Amino acid sequence: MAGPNIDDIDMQILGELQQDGRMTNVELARKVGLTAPPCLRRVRALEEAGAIKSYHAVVDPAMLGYTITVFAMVSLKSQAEADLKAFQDHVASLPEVRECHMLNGEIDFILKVVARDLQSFQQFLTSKLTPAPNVVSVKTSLTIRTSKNQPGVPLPV
Amino acid sequence: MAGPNIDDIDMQILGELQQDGRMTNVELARKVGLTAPPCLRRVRALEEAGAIKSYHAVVDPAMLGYTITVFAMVSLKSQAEADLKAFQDHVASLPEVRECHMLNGEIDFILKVVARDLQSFQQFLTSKLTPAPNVVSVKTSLTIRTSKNQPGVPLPV
DNA sequence: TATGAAATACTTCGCCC
DNA sequence: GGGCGAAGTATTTCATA
Repeated sequence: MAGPNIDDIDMQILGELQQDGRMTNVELARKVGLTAPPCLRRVRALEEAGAIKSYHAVVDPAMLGYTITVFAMVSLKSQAEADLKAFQDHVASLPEVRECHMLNGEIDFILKVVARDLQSFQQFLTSKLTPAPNVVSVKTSLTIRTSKNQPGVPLPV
Repeated sequence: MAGPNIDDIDMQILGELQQDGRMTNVELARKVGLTAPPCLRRVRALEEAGAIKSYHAVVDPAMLGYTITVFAMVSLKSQAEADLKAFQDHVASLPEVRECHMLNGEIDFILKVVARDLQSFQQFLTSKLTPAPNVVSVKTSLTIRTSKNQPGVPLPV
């Protein structure tokens, strides 16, 4: 599934931008051994193709007033595709849910939920998540501390 | 814990950069109602203070040849602070581990692990993670698909 | 600490190889 | 596809209030 038209230079570009999303195009070009124009063309093509999905600053959640990060393990009554899809669509509309991963095994989904405080989290849990259609059980674990949080994939570096 | 010197404009800056990490400084300045120079000074100050930790492009893992994302639930023998710290330091050195969160309850840590394929994941599991000091149990769940994956915190939008 | 202008650097286009 | 040069912007510093 590594796109057919992705070559070594594209891979380097993806790796560099994953590591530093604000790198200037000229610096990126220098690192991958191109001049600026073709480098920029490749970046645009990678964005078009969906290889680069977005760019984000990683912000300390506490600085924005969010103190609670919770992992929620959700099991559904039915694992029919339409029901799985319905659940995914539901949580996609909930801003507190930052990630939703469908898993194998007993747990159907793991969600990463971010909330301002315990009270707002509990309100989210009881009014938004647990009463969702098809939900059988929701087990939550509070994050005490996060010691590593790197987006993306391991780099060959 | 929202830093003492963070005002409303800083909050807006954090929100905008979280949403679009490649926004130009002039556009950011326009959105928050400043001119470019003071806006840039604020961004630099936020970076210095650690409110903005880093910038990243979100890359499709499959495009870089990584097809496996696994959540690993790890329990330790001892929860003494020194032992917790030792485990954290160990996984911090493993590039396959992208996230490490310490949880409350029976599970001590949840890790997000990214690997190229099942074989390299199993090698990682048996040679790097399970034999780590103090580890009692490691339960892993393969990600079938990820339907939502947004970094950061919910935005007031 | 914000502003406005000026110097520097980056982005991006057209064209050629 | 990549490279060169030029035009249009953006970034960044400095003087000023």
